[in-house]
Amino acid sequence: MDYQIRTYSDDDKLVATRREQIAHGAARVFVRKGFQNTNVNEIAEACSMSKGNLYHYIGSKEDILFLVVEYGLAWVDEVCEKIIKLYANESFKNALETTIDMMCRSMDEKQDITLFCLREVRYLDQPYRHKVYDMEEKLIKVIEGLLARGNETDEFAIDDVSMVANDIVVDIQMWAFRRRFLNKRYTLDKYIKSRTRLIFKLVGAEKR
Amino acid sequence: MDYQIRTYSDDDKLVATRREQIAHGAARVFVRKGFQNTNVNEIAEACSMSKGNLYHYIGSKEDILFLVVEYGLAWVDEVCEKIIKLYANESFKNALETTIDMMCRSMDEKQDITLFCLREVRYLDQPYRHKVYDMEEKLIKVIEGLLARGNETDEFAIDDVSMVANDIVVDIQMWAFRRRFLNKRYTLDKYIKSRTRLIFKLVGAEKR
Amino acid sequence: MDYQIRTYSDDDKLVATRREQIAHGAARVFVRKGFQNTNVNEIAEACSMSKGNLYHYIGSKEDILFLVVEYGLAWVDEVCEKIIKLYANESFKNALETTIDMMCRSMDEKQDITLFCLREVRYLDQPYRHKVYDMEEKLIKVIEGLLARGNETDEFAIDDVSMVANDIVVDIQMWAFRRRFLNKRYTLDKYIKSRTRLIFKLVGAEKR
Amino acid sequence: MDYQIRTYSDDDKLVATRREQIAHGAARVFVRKGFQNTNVNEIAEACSMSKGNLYHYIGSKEDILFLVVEYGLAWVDEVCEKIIKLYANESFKNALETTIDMMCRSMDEKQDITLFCLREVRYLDQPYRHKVYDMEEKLIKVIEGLLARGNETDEFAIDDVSMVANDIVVDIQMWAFRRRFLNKRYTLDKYIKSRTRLIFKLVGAEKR
DNA sequence: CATGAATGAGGTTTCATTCAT
DNA sequence: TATGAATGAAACCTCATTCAT
Repeated sequence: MDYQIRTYSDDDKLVATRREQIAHGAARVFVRKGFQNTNVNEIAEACSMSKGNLYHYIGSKEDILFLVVEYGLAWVDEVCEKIIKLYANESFKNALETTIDMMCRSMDEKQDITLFCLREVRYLDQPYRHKVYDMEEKLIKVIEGLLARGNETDEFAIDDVSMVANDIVVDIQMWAFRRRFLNKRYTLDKYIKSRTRLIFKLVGAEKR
Repeated sequence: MDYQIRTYSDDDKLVATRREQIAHGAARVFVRKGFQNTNVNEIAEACSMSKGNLYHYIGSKEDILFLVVEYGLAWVDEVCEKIIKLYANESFKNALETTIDMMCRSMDEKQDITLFCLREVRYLDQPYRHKVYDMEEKLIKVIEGLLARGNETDEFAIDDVSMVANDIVVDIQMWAFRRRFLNKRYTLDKYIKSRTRLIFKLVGAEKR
Repeated sequence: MDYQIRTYSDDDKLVATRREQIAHGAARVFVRKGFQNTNVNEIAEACSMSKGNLYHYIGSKEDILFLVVEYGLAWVDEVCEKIIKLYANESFKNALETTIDMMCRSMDEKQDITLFCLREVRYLDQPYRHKVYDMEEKLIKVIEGLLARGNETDEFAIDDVSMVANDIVVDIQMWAFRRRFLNKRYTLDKYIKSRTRLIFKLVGAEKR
Repeated sequence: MDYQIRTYSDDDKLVATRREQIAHGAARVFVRKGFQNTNVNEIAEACSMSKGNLYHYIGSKEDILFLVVEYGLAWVDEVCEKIIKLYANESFKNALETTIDMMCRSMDEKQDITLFCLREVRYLDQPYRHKVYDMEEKLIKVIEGLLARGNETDEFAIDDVSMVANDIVVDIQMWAFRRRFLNKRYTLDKYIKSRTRLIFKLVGAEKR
């Protein structure tokens, strides 16, 4: 389940701190130059660490990519938790609206690293790669859950729940991977409003 | 306009042939292993060419990436031409339906190389990169043209033409970049049917 | 005469204790993995000491090798003392017989570390290297002494005393460096008996 | 049986030439500095080759050690062949005398590399290591053959044939590993004469 | 035109040693 | 005194590119 990364330190707290430092520093360079175009010297510098010390907390350059991906996609997990809490307490319509809003804003904030992860995951080793895929899957599942329950209470009227869930996820990712196009036409707020209206059409719950 | 690639040959015909050979061969390996993980030996082998000869027709490994991307996305250009011809002769509704069908099928056929291009373009040099962006832009433009004219004849009733054009392009790309998800639920034919219905809703031209 | 090893401690007793600890711990790993294949982390662990503390009592990794060699060959010195005492009190024949027995048994006990020392001494620094050579020389000298006196009393009848002394030493070392061969054919006891008979022939003092 | 070493060349002849060049060049440095103390730059220089080209013909530094050992001990094989031919044509006494002479002279010529091989073999990888052990074993076997046949014809009178074979091999190796001692007392010729006399005693064939 | 041997800069990783705590 | 985190030089190895044949 957990992908053990080699370390020479026994101090778990320190290892955690340093790995976070590495993930954050490395993410900055990776986003700019890509994983393969960044050499370990540059990573070390971006982490304000010496090359040697870097290797006290990781086993290989590949491990750094994994750390970056793990930290870089952690927000998806957090957002999933929030969504689940959300639709325990509110109408599904409201929950869906808040979900879209929340995810678009998170994606906006994390667009660089998220794009990076989606691009580079293809070249990660098997176990690492699947951890990322699992995370994507989870997001779909959570949204499916929301839609399915809304369907049951007749708030929504959806034929193909999982396809609509997929569409929603794609709409959110789109804000990142089509940003060259979208930024010319939309502010984040306007994009959210527009997509919300569209998605409400898809779930058969015309807004207003 | 054109990004000159170094060659030691004067025979333009030969240069063209060899470059096509290179683009096709390299594409096969790149798709499998990624650009950076493939070394020039492997490229040469995949092109059934010697390493030395390879360098008669290109100036650097980077050039090969550019060739691959150029050939790999050529189908988009071809499809654009076809679309333009299409809506000269038919109702815009029919043109749109055929367009969606045609693009999805082309995308299905070329999904590997297209995904590769979209992923790796980020790491191409400026001039190369923009050539790819132009191609994407062109596709949007052509669809915008179709939608705008349909709007004028009241076949369509679209608020934000360029956003819908973007949505259509994303729907088509989605068949490639979400295939792990979609292949579990749809055949290509069913996907086309489903998306066509959705897009016709978006353009305000309910099908049937 | 003495090869000063750097220390940060003033407590001579402590320094001596720690260095013995180091020599014993390091010897165990060196014998198994070789000097160069063992890193300072592993040495420290084998010594039940921290890396930092290790460097309180030695100046470099090389120094550890010297300590190991020094302690590892100390038995030769001890055996030399015993031999000298021996032939003060007994007939030279008896002394020789006991000498052979004693040395073979010591060598058997210390074969790993002794082999290691003989192998690696080649790569010690000049002064260290010669300290080891002196020790080998000393052993020969002591045996030469025994043989020469036996010659004088006509217990032995040897042409070339120092060559026979050399042969004896080689016979004893042979138990270690040819053990893959010898262990298949001989127990230690049988080896001693066989070699004793041979050596007595060499010294012209047929046994029995 | 054969330990395949990676190469990027298909030209078997060239590979063989270059590997010989490598073995010879590397042997010179290894003998002086030891395997581990020699870096690949120094090896490349000693081989009059660039580092990169070196790696066209070998897969790792370890492979170079193997090549050196293989070439460095080849003389043993050659000598074995000669011995076998020898005792097909001559009296076993003469054959033994020539054998001792020949082996001592070869050992004298190859003492550096042979010592190196015997020292470093301990740290070779399993399969490489055993190839060297096999070679040692072979030498013993060949001498055993000679002694055993001599025993049958009553030219020799040996109790323990394989032990005497071992003694002979050790006597020959001794010229190399005890040379610091022996060179002070013997020329090669005198050493051969002296050892021959001793060995003839051991085989019960008193000379002259 | 075609080949592949040769180059060497630069990549990742290790490790002896120092030093603040 | 004892610790182990930090350093950076140097190790091995790869690979894009050139060039003699």
